Amino acid sequence: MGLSIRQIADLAGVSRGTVDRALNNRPGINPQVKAKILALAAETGFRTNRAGKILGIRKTPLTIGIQMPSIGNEFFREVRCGIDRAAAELADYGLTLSIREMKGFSVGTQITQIRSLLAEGVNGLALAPVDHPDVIALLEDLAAARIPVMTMNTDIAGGPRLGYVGNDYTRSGAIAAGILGLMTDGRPLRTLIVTGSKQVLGHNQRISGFCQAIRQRYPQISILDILENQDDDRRSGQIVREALARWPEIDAIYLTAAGVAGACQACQEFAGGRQIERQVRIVCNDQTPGIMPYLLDGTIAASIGQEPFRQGYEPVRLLFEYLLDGTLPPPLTLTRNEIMIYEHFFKEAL
Amino acid sequence: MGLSIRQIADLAGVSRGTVDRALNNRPGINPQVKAKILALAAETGFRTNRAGKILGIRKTPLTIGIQMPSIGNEFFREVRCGIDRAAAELADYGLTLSIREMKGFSVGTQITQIRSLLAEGVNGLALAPVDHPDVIALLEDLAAARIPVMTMNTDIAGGPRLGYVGNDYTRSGAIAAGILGLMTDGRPLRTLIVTGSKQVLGHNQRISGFCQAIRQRYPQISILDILENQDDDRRSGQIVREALARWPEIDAIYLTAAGVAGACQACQEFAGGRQIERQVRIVCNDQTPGIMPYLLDGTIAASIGQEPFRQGYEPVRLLFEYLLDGTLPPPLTLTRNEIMIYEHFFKEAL
DNA sequence: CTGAAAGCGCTTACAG
DNA sequence: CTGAAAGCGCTTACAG
Repeated sequence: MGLSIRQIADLAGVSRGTVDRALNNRPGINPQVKAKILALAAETGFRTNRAGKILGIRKTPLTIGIQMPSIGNEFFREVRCGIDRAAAELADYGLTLSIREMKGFSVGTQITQIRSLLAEGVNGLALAPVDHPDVIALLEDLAAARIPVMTMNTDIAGGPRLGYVGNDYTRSGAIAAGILGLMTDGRPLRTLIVTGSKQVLGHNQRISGFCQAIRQRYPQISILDILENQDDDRRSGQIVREALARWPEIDAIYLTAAGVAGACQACQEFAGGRQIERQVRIVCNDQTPGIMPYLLDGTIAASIGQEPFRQGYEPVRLLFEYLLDGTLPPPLTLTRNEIMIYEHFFKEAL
Repeated sequence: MGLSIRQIADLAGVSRGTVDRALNNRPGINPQVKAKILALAAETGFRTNRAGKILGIRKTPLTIGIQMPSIGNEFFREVRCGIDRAAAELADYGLTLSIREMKGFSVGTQITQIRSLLAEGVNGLALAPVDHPDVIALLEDLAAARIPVMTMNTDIAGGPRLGYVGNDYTRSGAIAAGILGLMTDGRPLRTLIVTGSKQVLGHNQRISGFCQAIRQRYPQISILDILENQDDDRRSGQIVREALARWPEIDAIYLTAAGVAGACQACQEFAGGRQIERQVRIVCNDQTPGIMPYLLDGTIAASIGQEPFRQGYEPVRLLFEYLLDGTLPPPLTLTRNEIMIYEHFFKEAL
């Protein structure tokens, strides 16, 4: 076990209070004394003990604010589970959470909710930021005010934040191509890409990764078109129906975002109507309730998950450790791209 | 925040020491008083605060013993990383680890090492048990002595243990079949299964899961033979070479265990010698250094991982929580079957 | 069988 | 600017 603050105090010939002032950058300490204590701490490899610290600060507990577009969003339901788990585990260690949820991505609401968290006096913030100048400006204010921010699920381009926990979207797209590549065995594969929105960075990164992988390794895969469904099932179904009518030779569809069920329905109708054996292969993302039936009935060949639970759990935990003793999180915590197929879920014979 | 032991003491009209005796089943307390305190604790929803407990027991710290066949075993190297991480995180909370490693699965060594850990006075144990009556007998002694045991990576059939953290082998096999199923698109696929040993439960469970999935969903997949390579690369290469000579029509090989590199080499020679375009598809397990080159050069179509890091991390953590305040771990913590393909690792364009 | 005291490692007012 | 004291929630000898 390491040294305690008391031992450092004895070595330095000062009181524990003074060591505390030196170690925690508190005001009211002679710079010389401070330097001496810090040097001593460094050479003895002193690390402040977490259990002691937790108990010591119990009267002024830590609060972390959460802000995210989780209302009516199936994906974020699982992120929320991760957040709740972290909250339960860290409650004993004095952590409190304050959560603000919104429906959809709204710049105004996001800013209002962040401000309301700040008014509550949160010590840190985890959020899924909207990529907008006003939000970035607010994050810059937060950085100036020394309030640490973790981004979750989506990162902010160039904006200041302590760290990001979420998907590696480019690789996710490459993996989608890799799955289709496995299925073609060298034969040509005509693919339709259905994306959420060309305004959303993550969706574009997936497309980019998909195209890079094709270029590098799967010349047999061709892209017929890239269409937007605005993450909407109805629109998604309509787009896919039209595409199938126009290009009945479609072999596969890659969906970068939501609207999966709509696309699946359209494909099922198409297969049913034409009485064809050949099936359109669908690759999509995540494991939301809406896609499960299609994964279980074989309509979806594979879905690529992104550890949503961890996307909630880790930001809270990393923020807590930073607030507790200054432990810096990695700037990027990329969650695993989990390929999920039918056999991950089937129960029958096992 | 919940109540403290002091508040329970005040409510019950006793001292904190007495509350401590009641809550922790310590001797020397009037049964009536104990019952009263326990009732009070239950109705107020009292939970003992971990930070307080950790500091309180600091003079008699917790020690967990680890025993595993990790010497010269690439897979367990990553398990070890998880163990070390847990140790580092929990050191501040007073946890110490004592680790015994052995080369290969030896009943005698395992028992000797476990005994040596017990002689050291460890409070709990995490191990990858050899499935042998002597080991089970020892585990029964441990259970009688109230020493909690977590199994990691392999479970013990029917033996007493607090919980298991590791792969769901049956599902792992089913997923291997699912991957091959994706690649066939309904065309026949003649598969060779290369297993480690027909004496190892996990290997057999993988084969069983593979067969079940085929029966249920992939009638086009046929199994040519099931051969043993004893987890040895040389033997593995030899077996595969002979099999390819005998059945040149082999479409795919499923390896349930180690010896992957040997099999890959044999396939490469075969492809090179015959100048054929059609490639034997290989599906295997884990992400050891030996298989990475073959995953990166396309010889392996997919490898199924099993979160080795977590297999080390979780047992330590769950054991710690159990020892700290009696929190029971889930009996089964099944790690994810992570399908890994080329695109999970390629770096070129990203 | 029970209570009062001291201690784990740290922080927080409060004197000086 | 610095130290001594009290306290966070719990446990551990030690008296009685």
